[in-house]
Amino acid sequence: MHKPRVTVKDVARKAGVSVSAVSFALNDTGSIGESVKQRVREVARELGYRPNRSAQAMRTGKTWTLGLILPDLRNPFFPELAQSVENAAREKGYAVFLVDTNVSTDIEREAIERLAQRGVDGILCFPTTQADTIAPYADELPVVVMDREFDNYDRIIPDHRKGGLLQAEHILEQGHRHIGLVTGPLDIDNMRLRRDGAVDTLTGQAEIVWEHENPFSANLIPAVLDSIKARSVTAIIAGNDILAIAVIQALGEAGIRVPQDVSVVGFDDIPWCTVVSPPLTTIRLPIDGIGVEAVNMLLRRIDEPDAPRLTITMDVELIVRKSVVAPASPS
Amino acid sequence: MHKPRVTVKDVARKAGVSVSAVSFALNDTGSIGESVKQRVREVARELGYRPNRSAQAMRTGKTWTLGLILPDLRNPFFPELAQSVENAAREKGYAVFLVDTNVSTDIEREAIERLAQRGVDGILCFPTTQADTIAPYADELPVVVMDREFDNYDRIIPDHRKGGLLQAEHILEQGHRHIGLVTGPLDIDNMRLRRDGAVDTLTGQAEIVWEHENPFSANLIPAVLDSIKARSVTAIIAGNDILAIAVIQALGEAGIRVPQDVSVVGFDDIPWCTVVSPPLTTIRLPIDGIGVEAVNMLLRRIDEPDAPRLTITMDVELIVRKSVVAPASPS
DNA sequence: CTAGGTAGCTAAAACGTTTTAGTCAATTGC
DNA sequence: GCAATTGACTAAAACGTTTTAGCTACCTAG
Repeated sequence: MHKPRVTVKDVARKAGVSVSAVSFALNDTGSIGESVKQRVREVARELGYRPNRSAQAMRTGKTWTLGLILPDLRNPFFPELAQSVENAAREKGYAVFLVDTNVSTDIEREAIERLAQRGVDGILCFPTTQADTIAPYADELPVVVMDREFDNYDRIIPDHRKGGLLQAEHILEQGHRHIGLVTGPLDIDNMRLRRDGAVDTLTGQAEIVWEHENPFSANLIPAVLDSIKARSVTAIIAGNDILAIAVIQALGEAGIRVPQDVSVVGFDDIPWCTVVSPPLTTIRLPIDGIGVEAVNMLLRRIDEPDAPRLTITMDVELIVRKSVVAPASPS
Repeated sequence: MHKPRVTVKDVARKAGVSVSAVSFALNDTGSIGESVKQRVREVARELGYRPNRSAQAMRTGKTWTLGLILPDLRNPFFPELAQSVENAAREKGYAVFLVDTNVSTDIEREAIERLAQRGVDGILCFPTTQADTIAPYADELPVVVMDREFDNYDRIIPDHRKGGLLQAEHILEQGHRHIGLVTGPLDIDNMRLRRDGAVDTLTGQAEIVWEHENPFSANLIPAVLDSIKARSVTAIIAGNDILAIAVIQALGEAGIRVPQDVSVVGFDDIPWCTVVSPPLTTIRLPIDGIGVEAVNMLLRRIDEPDAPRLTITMDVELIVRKSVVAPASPS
């Protein structure tokens, strides 16, 4: 195993020129005659020469490498994001280090340290919590933060507030007037914004009969289950799709039909939405677009380290499926 | 942005020793006095020294980097695999380049080329098709292949045949005698094995009323839909969970109830199984274990490039949920 | 008291590139 | 026909490590 690698020196020798000539020829830099350039390239191909990226990196300081830090790939929101980031990056010639922090801020912190050490050209981070683990490297490394209102970084953020508004608007349009709310943890920016968008829209138009804050796990807290069983609402707005699906399942177990007895609206449009029954009406985040945009932003900052900070807001849209209908008896 | 990085030279100067002494002290190699070692480490910490991995890589030839090549992260089978691989690798000090080939053999081929160029210490590949895209690097680079019967590599393969057997056995035990089969593309090893395991078990015990080969897409081909509507079977065995779920949905649309009218069994135990209704009875692959084992295998081969090839077979198990019951009228 | 060994350090080479400075010949301008 | 310019190339330095070879001072054995 492990034959000795072909180096630029081998190519130079075989082509009968200097190593610099080889470098010039292969990179189209310096000044080099057409005939020599062709010969060198020919020889390089013949020998199966592949430049050593570590050496290039050391000399130029550029690794053509990005870091992508995510909280949890098992959360169905993230695979598509990872995919679009990787594809976009690859098209531009970058390779992507993936880090799955297992929803641990400590691992996130350590991962950033390690990536910095490896000399990545930039980092894309979807932070686990509100903690700004990147701070120590803020002015050392180009960073794009996704879905968090952190200052000091370029950021790309879906319009959560508008999403909440769309949820509420749709529910109101269908004629619902008694509403329940299951939000995610409100100390996270995005959950707070979604909730506020919905509540502001609802205020004065309908009654929020109950509101509960549920952790991100798929299990509903007892308070939510109790409220569900009380049958005091005709529609439930959930902070994300996973909560919405848990709600649908809890309703089913309580013998309450969706959407005939109670409507449910989610948020995120994860793939599960179409496999659950009924298919979930929800708010779509342009995940793919987020990935691509995030890569674009990062590459721009890598090129122009001192450009002014940017914040991109991504639009969201209502996806109507089957989990929301008009209430049986307008109440 | 971009302050000049602290190098080993800076540490050496400040500690008043040579660069080699610093290297010895930091790596616990060479011969170095305790007092100097401590002082160097102290200074390094003070200065915030972080070794330049590119330089280390160039000198030592080791990058502490692995490549992970997957066909499609949107396939719910893969995120968990990626996660377990990344976590296992990180614990051993390796960073993971993720490549999502979008189910393209060409991209897979190119990705391997690129990873080799970057000097990864090894590659974990879940090939898109039966094509052995790794061949050009087989004796240049440690490789572990997942889920494919490729010679020339270490491989780790779930016991597909046994899974098929378990599917069939369970269906038979419940009393079904008229069975339909929806397989994946049979030119893929694993789909063929699953199918054969099921068919062999069924033979002589029940009648396979129909069998269709469906592409991997979520859409069922017309032949399957027709067979479903013909109502000639009491149980359907699917080549994977995605097909099984598509079948359940098609049955629903045809007004056929699951599991009362027709039982369905899947394969893979992807997360969707618990959100679909009814929850899917299926065969569980130890995905997490596959990831961890694959990393272990790869690291062992990196350490011992000339160890004999290994093939690990991972056991599978039947997960009973609600999509299979005894047929209404034993037929 | 000396030869041989060793612990603890340093100088310098090496890894594979890119890039700077320089050489040489041919071309141009006048 | 000669100086100045340019084009094509080479030699060598540099990037930040690790590692080899070597040096010095001290210790030990005889």
